Amino acid sequence: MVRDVLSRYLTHEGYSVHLAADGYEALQTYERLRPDVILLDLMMPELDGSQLLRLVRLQDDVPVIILSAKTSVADRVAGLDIGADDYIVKPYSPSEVLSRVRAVLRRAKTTPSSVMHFGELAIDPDARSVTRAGAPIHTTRKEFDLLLLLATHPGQVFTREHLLERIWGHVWTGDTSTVTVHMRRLRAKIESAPSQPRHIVTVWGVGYRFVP
Amino acid sequence: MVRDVLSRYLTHEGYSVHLAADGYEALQTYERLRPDVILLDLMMPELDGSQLLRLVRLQDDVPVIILSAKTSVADRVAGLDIGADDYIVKPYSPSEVLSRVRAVLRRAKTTPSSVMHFGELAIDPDARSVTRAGAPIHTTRKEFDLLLLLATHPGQVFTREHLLERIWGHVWTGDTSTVTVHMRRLRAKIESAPSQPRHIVTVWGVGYRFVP
DNA sequence: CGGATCCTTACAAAACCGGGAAGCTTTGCC
DNA sequence: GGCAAAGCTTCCCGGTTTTGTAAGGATCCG
Repeated sequence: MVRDVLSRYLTHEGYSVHLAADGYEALQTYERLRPDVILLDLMMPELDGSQLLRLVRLQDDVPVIILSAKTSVADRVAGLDIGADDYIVKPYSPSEVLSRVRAVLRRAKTTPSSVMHFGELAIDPDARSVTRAGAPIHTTRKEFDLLLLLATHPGQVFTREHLLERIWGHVWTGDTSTVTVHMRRLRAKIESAPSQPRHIVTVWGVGYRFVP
Repeated sequence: MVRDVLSRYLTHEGYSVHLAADGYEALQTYERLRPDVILLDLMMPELDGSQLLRLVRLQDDVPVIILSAKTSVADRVAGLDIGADDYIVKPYSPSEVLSRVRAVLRRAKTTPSSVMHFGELAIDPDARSVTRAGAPIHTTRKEFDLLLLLATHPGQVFTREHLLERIWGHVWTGDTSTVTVHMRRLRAKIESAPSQPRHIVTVWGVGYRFVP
């Protein structure tokens, strides 16, 4: 099917794509995932595309691009006027769809997020959230502070004493093994093979280093 | 000429239209008037449309719609990728152009007076009112200020100290538990299950975060 | 091989949050 | 102004999560 081709194309470009078989499924998927953009085929079973768009617009301002076989000017006007951001007529090329997706995302983007990506690891300093391969990872405060400090200085080696000073503060009197334990816990969460860490690497006799 | 027809059509719809004969004139007109939207014919004397677009993008994020006789996918992709918001192929109908103008304006418009929707929760910053599933919810001043601050920065974590500073002001000397209690009251009002909050989420050891 | 360094585990202490409730301050109304 | 209601702040307590510590085992490097 056409949509499978398009799905693979977008996936290959780094987008995370979710398909819905009909309008109800689309609405559920939308409410669950809150996607950054919606590609909407007007011809859907169960719940019509324009109805879905109206429902979506009740809650959100997410960019919507209509894909339609109806080429008439009246149809295009109607589609844009019920709140779509763009209207692409079939048959369309994947590369054009991609371009238009980029265009609406560029326009919709209000707050440039400062999310950092390291392979399948993603760190959001504002939300203090971490994901691996898209799956959220819970981190405690100290764990996140450590990870953020390391990740914002990739490659740089931090001694345990230095980390204690930066994360715990100057007045700390405790043991450096505290850092060791926290690093272990962090590795257990973000590394796929904690005993052979890919990101949080031990520098023997010195401390730790983050490898992007 | 086609553009005169279009100009009259848009003028008739209430838009204020300014024409430019070539790229240099277009740039001058743009810098003088700072229009809300630019309709750009790629085929222009003196200064090419894509060059003009690049110059414009250097200073502004104004919506740009390309009008072009080039119908190929490659041309469209190129146009969108250099920063246009839409690409309309000649021959176009005035009504479709109008619709697309409306669409990009709708998207570009920053609506400070618009109601925010999060599922069945709606927040009106101007009226300082909140509704859940259509039913009005009374909030006190501090409660509303907190909710609005959180809701306007969805996903971002705020510490209690940060909230005290933003809502209560710098001169505050009191206890952070004040924030805790206000959050509790807010949850009791806007969450359907306050003990398992959907919107106002606690980030352990840090503070609170609003989940749309 | 041996000492230094690091990892792992388990457990106790500390910090934290939510709920309840009481005291204080501001607001609105007569 | 005086009063009552509403709003705000502080405090305490129980349950939960996070953090620190110590000890034994594994690993590295000279």
